Amino acid sequence: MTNPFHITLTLYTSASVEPPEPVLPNIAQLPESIPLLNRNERKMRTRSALLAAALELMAEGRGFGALSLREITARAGVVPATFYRHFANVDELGLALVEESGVMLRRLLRDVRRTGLPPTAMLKTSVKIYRQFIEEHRAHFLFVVTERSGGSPVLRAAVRREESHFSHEMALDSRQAGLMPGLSSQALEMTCTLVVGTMMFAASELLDLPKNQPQLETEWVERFVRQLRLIFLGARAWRE
Amino acid sequence: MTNPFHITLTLYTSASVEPPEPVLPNIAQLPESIPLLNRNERKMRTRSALLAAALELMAEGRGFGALSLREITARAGVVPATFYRHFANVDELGLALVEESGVMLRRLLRDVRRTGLPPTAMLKTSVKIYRQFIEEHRAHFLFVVTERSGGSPVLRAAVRREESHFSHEMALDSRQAGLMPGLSSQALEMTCTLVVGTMMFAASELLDLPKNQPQLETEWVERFVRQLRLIFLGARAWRE
DNA sequence: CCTTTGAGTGAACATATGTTTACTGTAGAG
DNA sequence: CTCTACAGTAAACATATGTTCACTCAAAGG
Repeated sequence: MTNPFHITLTLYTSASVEPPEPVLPNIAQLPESIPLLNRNERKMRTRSALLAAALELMAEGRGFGALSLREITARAGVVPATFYRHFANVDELGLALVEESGVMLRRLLRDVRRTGLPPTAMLKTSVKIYRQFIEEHRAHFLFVVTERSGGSPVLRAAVRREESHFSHEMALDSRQAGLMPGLSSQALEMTCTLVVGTMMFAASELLDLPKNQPQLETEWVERFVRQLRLIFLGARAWRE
Repeated sequence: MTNPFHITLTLYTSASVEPPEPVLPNIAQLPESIPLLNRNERKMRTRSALLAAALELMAEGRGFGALSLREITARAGVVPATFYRHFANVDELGLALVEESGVMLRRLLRDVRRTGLPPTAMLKTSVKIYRQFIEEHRAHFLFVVTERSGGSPVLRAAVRREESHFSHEMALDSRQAGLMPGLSSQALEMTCTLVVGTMMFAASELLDLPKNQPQLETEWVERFVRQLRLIFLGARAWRE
């Protein structure tokens, strides 16, 4: 009766009758044995639910600033008051989303970087990676694209910060890979800013494409590749 | 902005005491004497007040979707119910704003077109015209830039329509002016789309610059001119 | 074993919202 | 001069919102 395992398990699954023998077994009496989710993990779990809820609501066609705290909590399956255990207000949740989006973008760069680039064919490959990445992180991209020029100045600034960080890293990568060797650092930065802007532009177009029309998606790829090629042609011809 | 209906109100309340003698007394019987604003003009006037109110509120840092009907009417100095005499709902007001923005953009094109272009120096000139134009229509540009990738799909689509109309016209102008003669129509369209995207990008940056820092604004002009130059260099080097 | 901690609850609040209703007063038409 | 149309009003409504409070109850820690 005083077996803590039994209680915990019935709460989660309501099924298993047998006390689940220790995963870290014979260490005998270490008391934090089977919470499956400990306290912090649980907290992070509902925190994630709140973030995900906000993204879901945005995907239904409204800006972040048009979301209400109550909707978000309702969608996350918690009571409104719970919100304040995680964020002081809705804008702070927005900043957390920017943070998440930032690490996502860094992963994108890493993915492109480690293809080990054959300088010319790399373009189309990168675009395809980008396309797949957008599809895999659709909600976050939608968030970034709408809030980068969205209503809230503080959110906008935060997104722009991530964006400029991204383009700066891209400039470093390009320099290191020996792409566009003729450009001064300044010109390289300018070019990468232009590239990143074009990427955002392209992302917003891709996100608006009707689903399940692979025709349109390949057209999108073509157009985007051409635009980037044009930019790189320009960069090659660049004279200070 | 004073509430014109204050007058009406005092008429109401003082009526019980003294018969409100004609405000426009002795002009006797010429019938359309002093309306100053006839009926339709008055209606269009409050309609404009509603549109302007929405823009004002957006300029204070929120997306269009975060505006409430009551705020808008309050700012316009009318009662909420009045809104419905002009628009069925807030989104329709948004579409009216897109319309206004569209004619503004067409004027921009016309202004650039009629400078009579010396092909190379034209770039910097156009950018300066653009900068001035943004400053003169700050609120509308802010609206366009935030809603072109904003929350509401219908508004977004409307803005994109104006934008693609704009870039299409730009392509025609370029063709006619003999700029970028080496490009196929398709490549020209692609290039103009890229240029317009860069213009939007640049507009959103200019709008976020702190006021009264001419230094930053000239830096903005430099950067933008360079990006456009890069694009045109690319267009010149373009091979199908 | 007992105590403390803190994530999540439920209820209450004051206020803001969209929309409808019957109204008023005047510009404009006859 | 009278009558009609209609832009704008005032008030009411049902509902949604942000924020607070005292509470529960299980995990963590002694």
